[in-house]
Amino acid sequence: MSSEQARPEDGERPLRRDAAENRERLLRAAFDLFAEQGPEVGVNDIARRAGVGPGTLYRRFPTKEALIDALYDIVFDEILDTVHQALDSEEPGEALELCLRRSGEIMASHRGCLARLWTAARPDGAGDRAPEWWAVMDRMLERAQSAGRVRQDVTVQDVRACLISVRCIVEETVADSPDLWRRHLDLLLAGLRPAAVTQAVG
Amino acid sequence: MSSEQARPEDGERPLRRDAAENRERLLRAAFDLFAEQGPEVGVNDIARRAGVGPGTLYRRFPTKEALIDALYDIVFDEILDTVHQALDSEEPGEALELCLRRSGEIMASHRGCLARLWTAARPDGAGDRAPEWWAVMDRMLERAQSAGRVRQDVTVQDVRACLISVRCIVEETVADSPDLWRRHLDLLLAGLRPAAVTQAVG
Amino acid sequence: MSSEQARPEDGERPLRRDAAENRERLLRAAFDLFAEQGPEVGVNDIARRAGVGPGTLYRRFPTKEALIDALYDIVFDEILDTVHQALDSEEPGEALELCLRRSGEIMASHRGCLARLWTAARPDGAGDRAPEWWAVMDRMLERAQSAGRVRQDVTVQDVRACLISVRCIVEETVADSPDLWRRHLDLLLAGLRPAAVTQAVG
Amino acid sequence: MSSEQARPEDGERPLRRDAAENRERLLRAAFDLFAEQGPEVGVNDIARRAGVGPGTLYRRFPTKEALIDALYDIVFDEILDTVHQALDSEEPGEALELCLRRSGEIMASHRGCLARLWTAARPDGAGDRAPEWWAVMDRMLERAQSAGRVRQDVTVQDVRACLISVRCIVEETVADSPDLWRRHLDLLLAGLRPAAVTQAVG
DNA sequence: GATGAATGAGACTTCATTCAT
DNA sequence: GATGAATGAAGTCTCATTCAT
Repeated sequence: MSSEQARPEDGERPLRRDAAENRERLLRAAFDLFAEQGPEVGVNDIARRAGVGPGTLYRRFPTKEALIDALYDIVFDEILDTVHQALDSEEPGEALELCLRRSGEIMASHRGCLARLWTAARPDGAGDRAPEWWAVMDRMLERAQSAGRVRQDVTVQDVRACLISVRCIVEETVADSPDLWRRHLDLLLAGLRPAAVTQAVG
Repeated sequence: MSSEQARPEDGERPLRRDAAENRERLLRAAFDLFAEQGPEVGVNDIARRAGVGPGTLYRRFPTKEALIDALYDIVFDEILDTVHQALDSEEPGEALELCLRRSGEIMASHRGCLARLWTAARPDGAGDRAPEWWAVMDRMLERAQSAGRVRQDVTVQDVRACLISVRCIVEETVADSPDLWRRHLDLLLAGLRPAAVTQAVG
Repeated sequence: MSSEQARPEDGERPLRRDAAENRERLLRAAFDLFAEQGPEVGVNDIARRAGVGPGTLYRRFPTKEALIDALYDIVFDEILDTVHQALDSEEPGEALELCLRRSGEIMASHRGCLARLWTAARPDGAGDRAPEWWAVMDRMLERAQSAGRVRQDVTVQDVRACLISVRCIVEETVADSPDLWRRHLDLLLAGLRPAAVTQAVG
Repeated sequence: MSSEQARPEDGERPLRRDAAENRERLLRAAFDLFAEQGPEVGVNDIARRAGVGPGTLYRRFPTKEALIDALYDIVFDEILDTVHQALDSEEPGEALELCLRRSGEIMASHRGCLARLWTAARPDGAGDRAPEWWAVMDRMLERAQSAGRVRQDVTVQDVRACLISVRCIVEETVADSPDLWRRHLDLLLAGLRPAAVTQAVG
């Protein structure tokens, strides 16, 4: 989350320190409340939890929509960072699995704010860095297939579907069965592997 | 949907013909609008689309909640019927796969009304027939495992997670990529099979 | 209440027996529900309690208003009968007090349906027999004054105010303190008497 | 009414000036409309009359109920102030009568908003200051009895009943016969006095 | 720049009354 | 004549957003 204010959008002057703090507090409050109460939280609640007035929220985010987008961007950035790290890891065969597992972990830590990740409304992923995500995943999938760890017919679309799947299982079950999504991801990974490869689930 | 008025709840007299028609129209309108505009549609819009006044909607469904529940019950009933048929089919090894595929088809035909199927809020499935669903799925899974078509470590919880997964992929993608959910289900089914079994995907 | 259908309004043919029964049942249901739940009861509830459909209610009473009016007329008729009896009683000095007490008793047995008795909206009493009531009360007051049981400066308006008072105390308190209105009426009666007359309260 | 914003509840910061003005306007509008149209007035009408949106009303009063309560509290506070003043007056024998008369005046100036004063639903009087009212009235009654101005058998319950009575007569008659309630209160006061005391009515 | 009061469209729901069956 | 389904205006209340302080 702290990476946010470090990357001021081009052409905009960086925020004054107190303004940046308010932005930070609002985002944190939004994360917390969405996780606690689901997606129906009102902007006033978020502002109150952040300790600011609703007017301040609207100075930082022109719209409730925009605030939520910022949330998703944060999650997506985290995931993207992880993906890059996985790509740089030394074992190309493992990178894809590792990356999916870590993406799951990140999503699990942001329950309630995931509904827009890889959504129909944003078919390409999320936010501005989506093309980047597709490129890296493409590369990673190719390597995994070269290493014989993933079936040849699997496409990046399939991988994306797997992440939608994980996102959804997380949202629905992480509160009551914190591990169910991991089990489900294992299943998905098993489905991605060539039949000959030994499968270890759970 | 037509099975609805054919199964009058015990102890309740069947609806008058005009009333039954209105009920039907309301449900259809709700299905359509939820699919078109998501779960935020207002009751007045639904009533207008059905060609009745809001009061009529409330005579039939005491609450917006109740209307939505009726929607889910319809979908769930359809699925349950399908599951029973699959169980009665002659090839026990195929029944589970068949049943998942058909459940997917049903869900795909009701986009926008699925959000509560197999949800955390209804951990046992949906509606009153949920225990029935668990029982049948249990039986079906057992048979598939006996026939060597599904790994021994798979549980009904895993099967349920697969359906949550399909539900979610349908909701997110069926409008733009009508076949993606089938492809994803193939992946899931592959993941359920023992490694030795030949996998045919797509 | 049974006196109601015995007095068909001029020019209207008497009701068929089942229609009359329905009318009776509706009035009784209305009495009961108003007493139980206050003046907010809906017409559908009344119809249901009476065992008829709302359409039937509206065939009998053109308006909710009209139904309530009928209720008041019944109570007022009862009171008027009592007043006549009191006037015919042998002790003219006692008649007024007796009549007020009995009116109170009748009101107490119809809690919840009294709000329109002697109301601003019906300044002359209630219903069509109001002039009759004023006439009788006038006569009774005169006698009581002649007998020296009531102060000379008391007017029928004062007597009416006393009844409004009793009505109100009944409505507010009869459920919790069934005797409070009697006590209050005693007070009022004491106030009506010439100072010299011995007062026995409670 | 002007005493309202002068007594900010403990722990709550005082309202901003504009907010306080709106609150005042809302209360005044509510008083007026209730007096004009009875207790069925809608909140939107009140808001419109006050010149604000319905949302503003709900920011100040979380519920229609709460708004009405505020109205009653204002009237009750006025009455209570008066009662205290009467108690402090130099002639203990007169205090009770004075207090009842002044309470009547206050009620007469708030027609339409009295239905809940000394109601069954609030058996102890009204609002939070009810115990205070009972205590003061107790004291006042005792003094009046010691001074021989009120009969020994009169209780505070009787006094409360007298006020219910006055409230009711005010509500029913003040619009058409602005003085009738005074006359009725005289009657009640006469009823409270020992028989020996000279009674001057009207 | 921050605050929080105000806004007002629109949400869900009720209920006296009408009318097709 | 009876029924109860349908009506739809109106009610209470919410909440994303704007604006005076």
